Amino acid sequence: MTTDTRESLMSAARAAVQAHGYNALSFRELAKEIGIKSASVHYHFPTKGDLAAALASRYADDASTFLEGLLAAPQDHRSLMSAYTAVFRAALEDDNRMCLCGILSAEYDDLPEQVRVEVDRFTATNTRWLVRVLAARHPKSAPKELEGRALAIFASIEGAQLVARGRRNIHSFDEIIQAYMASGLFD
Amino acid sequence: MTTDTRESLMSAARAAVQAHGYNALSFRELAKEIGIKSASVHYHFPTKGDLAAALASRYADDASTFLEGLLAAPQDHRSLMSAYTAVFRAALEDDNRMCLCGILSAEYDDLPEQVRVEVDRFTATNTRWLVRVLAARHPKSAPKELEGRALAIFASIEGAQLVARGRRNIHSFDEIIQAYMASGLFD
DNA sequence: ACCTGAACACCGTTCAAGT
DNA sequence: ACCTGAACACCGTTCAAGT
Repeated sequence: MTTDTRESLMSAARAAVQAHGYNALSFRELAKEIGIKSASVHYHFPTKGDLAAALASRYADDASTFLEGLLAAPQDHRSLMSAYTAVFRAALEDDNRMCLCGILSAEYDDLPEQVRVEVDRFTATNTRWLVRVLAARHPKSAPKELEGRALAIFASIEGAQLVARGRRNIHSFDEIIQAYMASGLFD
Repeated sequence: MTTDTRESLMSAARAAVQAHGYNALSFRELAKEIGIKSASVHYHFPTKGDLAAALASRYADDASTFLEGLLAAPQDHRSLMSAYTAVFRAALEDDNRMCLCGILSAEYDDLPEQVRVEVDRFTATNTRWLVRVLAARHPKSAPKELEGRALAIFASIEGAQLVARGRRNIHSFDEIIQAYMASGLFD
């Protein structure tokens, strides 16, 4: 028993949502992909909202773990920010996929409350991490200012990914990130 | 005959897509809203892709007209950029809606080719305009550099809208734009 | 504990038929 | 020129029934 049905479902669903979003996620296609019937999916995840919430929750957890790891290995600011943006780049490299949180934000109006909460948590995880990174460089800056800057950096990278995806051109992502760095937005 | 069925359809569809996206757009709901049967919608727009393409095409045209108008009345750079970001802010004010192009970019994988082309055209319209605005301030800069900066500004504002929508908090949008301006990204 | 078939109200699309 | 009902293959969800 190397593969667990629930895990297979989550894995397939995560790939599907990052590519097509919440609305386009189909229990029937999902079931076909892993070889069960669509009614069986509901045994593991009663509703589509439950599945998406589980996906987003794990996604936020994974991000948290990854970001902690980044800080564990000390490096200069520019390398750190490059490692950070590389994660968003990797999603595009993976068949032009998006950050789960980004694509869910676009579909925000259609999300059950339980999913919205996890989207918020992902954003909070990212901005808190960025605040820590910025605070180390600007110890005299007001927390309010750092929070604004952190949210701006996060939003700018999400936007870079969104626009590059819409042009199905990963070079656009690199071009945009380079312009951000040149402007001093990440400093 | 003050209202035309085709126009009513486009108007209702545009509001729906900006709120819920392409996948969630329903011919049946649309038909109910304007008082015809869903089969009749196909008379005006054979497929959902045709409707979305018509929507996006007009959206790009409207943006072009608006941006030309902005340049017709000369004003300082900061006021110009404020007027530009105000359009994206207005979408959020309108029931937390998004830029049509932004939400369609998120659903890019599910879009028919005819819609993708219009998304590209909207992006091109915006970046070309931004290049003109930047070129007036930086006459010595290389076109390549200006294009990168223009695309970055556009992406950053789309990202600000996306993140603010995901937090259903328009104040976040203002906070992010302010941080962009403070960083010099818009200069 | 896990899966299934059948039913329900939805969806976009097609088409022959109406006016 | 514009609209419609009926059909088709889809969708998420529920539930009684199987093992």
